[in-house]
Order: sequence, then structure tokens, then C-alpha cells
Amino acid sequence: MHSEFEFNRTMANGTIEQQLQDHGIHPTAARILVLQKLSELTHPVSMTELETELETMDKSTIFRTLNVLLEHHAIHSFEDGSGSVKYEICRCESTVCRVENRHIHFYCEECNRTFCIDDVKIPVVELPDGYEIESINYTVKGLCPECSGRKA
Amino acid sequence: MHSEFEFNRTMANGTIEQQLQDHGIHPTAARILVLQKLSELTHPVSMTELETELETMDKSTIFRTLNVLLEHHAIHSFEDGSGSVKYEICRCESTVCRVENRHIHFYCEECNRTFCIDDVKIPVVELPDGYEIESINYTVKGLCPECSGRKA
DNA sequence: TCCGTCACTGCAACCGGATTGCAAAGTGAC
DNA sequence: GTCACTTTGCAATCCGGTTGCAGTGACGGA
Repeated sequence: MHSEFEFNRTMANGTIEQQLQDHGIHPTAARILVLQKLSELTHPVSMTELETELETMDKSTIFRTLNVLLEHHAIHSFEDGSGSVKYEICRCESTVCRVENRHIHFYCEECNRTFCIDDVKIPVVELPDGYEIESINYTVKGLCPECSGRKA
Repeated sequence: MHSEFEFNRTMANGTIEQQLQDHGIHPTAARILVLQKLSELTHPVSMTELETELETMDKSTIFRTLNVLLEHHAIHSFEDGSGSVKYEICRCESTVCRVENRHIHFYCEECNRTFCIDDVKIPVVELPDGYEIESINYTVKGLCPECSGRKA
């Protein structure tokens, strides 16, 4: 275990550890650090970006950690069209996050950044009989305000 | 084209070659074959699946062909969460396909198939000022009728 | 008709994100 | 402490996507 991991548990952000336990996840150092980082960030990140942020942690550990967090619905993942999957913390109050509470995302084709449009929730459609909805990905592609302004 | 009557798309319809020309694409053998195949298929396919279908064609040719078709809006692409991009022919009447005319997709996490829900159009949301919409990906994940029935 | 140019295609190599096998390190129960 | 199980790091691998390059073909002009 590297130095970054050797933090004082009592000093650690208790709520992160609590969040993990609330989702039924055994709180290990790696899981706390990953969830901590995701809770700090205001935009969705790829595994590669997390690798950069958490320099001492191996990418396979990050990969498996993200999967554990996903399985227990502590985080969400989605594809924005950039080619790599993006992850973001689930900010739902309850441990189960309902589809209609999730917000949409915007991917800027110019600057390649992904934005959370927190104010806009995913419109939920009615599907033909038999389809069971687990999740919905609503991602808009285009130009972000910064880039559309620069082009105008 | 001698009379304005022949500009009527529904009448000019017919050949794949015509479709290519309508989109301003020089109709080569590869392009005809790819578009032909996409028009036959009733579900979106990945590049790899196309590679299997069109055994004699090199994947780089398929790749570049798909890009040409995409640029000229003869086909659409989207990510369903399977990890690979899916392609489908654009069945719009006009050469420009408006966002609100596009249908949603369903990805079954059990059988890994992707379905077009032709009857359900993408709900278009209002974005904050400055965002310019180019396209929208609305993909639902869950269980398809076949798989949800089998599980029930 | 021949020639030059440019678009198109196939092959092979490459890239990068995602994933896995395995061994070492850590953790909890006893 | 010991044992069983979980977690982590390292290295290798997989695979979809992408590119460089050379060969082929289509087309227009001399």
C-alpha cells in the first residue's frame, strides 16, 4: 500500500465511508479514494482521467473498484460518444436512484468535454409491452456555450 | 432528371445507387454494398458485424465507408452501451434528418441485442442558453420482451 | 489512345481503452 | 498467531477503432 493510502481513518471524510456502507460496500482504501474523488469532481470522468487523478492507484484496481461501485449503484456510468465510458457519483438521497431523477448530459464535439445538465431530467418514454427499463442514457451532442460562442 | 416530377424522392426511390447520389456520395462498389446491407438489416449493427456480413471487404474499407456515409447523413450511428458503435440506415424522406424525427433504441443487457423502437421518437429537451444541439442519443437499457418473459 | 492525377481499396501495423490471470499483500474470524 | 477470503498491483492480453502506405482503378486532358 502506498503513501497516499496511509491516511488516518478517523480524519477521513466520514460521509464517504458511510455512503459506501449505505450501499452495502465494504469500505476499502481504494474505494474510499475513488468515491472521494468522484464526489469532488463536478463533471463526469473517464477511467483514464481517474488514473491521472489517483496517480498511485493501478488502473486495474480503479477498473474493479468502479465496477463494485456500479454494481451497488453508488455511481453511474454512461457513454457520451467520446469513445470512453464516463463515471459520476450518484447524488440521489436514497440508495436506489430512479430513472426519472437522472439528469441529461451534453458532449461538446469541439472541446470534447462532457457536461452535466443537472437542471434537465431525462424524459422517460413509454415503451411497447414487455420491455423492462433498467436505465436510460440521454446524451446530447453539439457545441457547448463556450465553443458555440467562439464560432459565432 | 428532366422533369421536376422525377425529383420526387418517393418515386425516384429505388436503387441504393440513387440514394448515394442523393446524398452527394460517389457510388463505389464498397459504398453500394455497405448501404445495401444496412438497408436489408432491420436492426443496428456494429462494424464487426458488418465485417462478418461482408466477408470479402476489408475492415478499414468498411470503416472509411461508414464514415463517408455518416458525413453525408446517409446513415446514423450511436452507442448503445455494448462497447461498440452501432450503425443504421437513415430512413428519412429528406436528405436532412431532424433530431426530433429519430427514434429511440433499446439495448438488452441479457441477450446483448439492440432494438430500434421505431414508434417512439426521441423527446427533445430544452437546454440552457448557449448549447447547440447537433444530435441526441436516447438509449434505454434493460430487458427485451423475450428475455424479461424468460426471467419472469 | 496514352498519360497523369486523384479517389478508392486492401493489407498490416498500431493505438488506446477495457479486461483478465496471477501472485502478493491485506483483512477479519477464530 | 493461523487460516480463509478479499483486495490490490503488475503484466499481459483482448479488441474495436484508426492510420500509413502501396497497389488499383476511374476519369479527364493532351
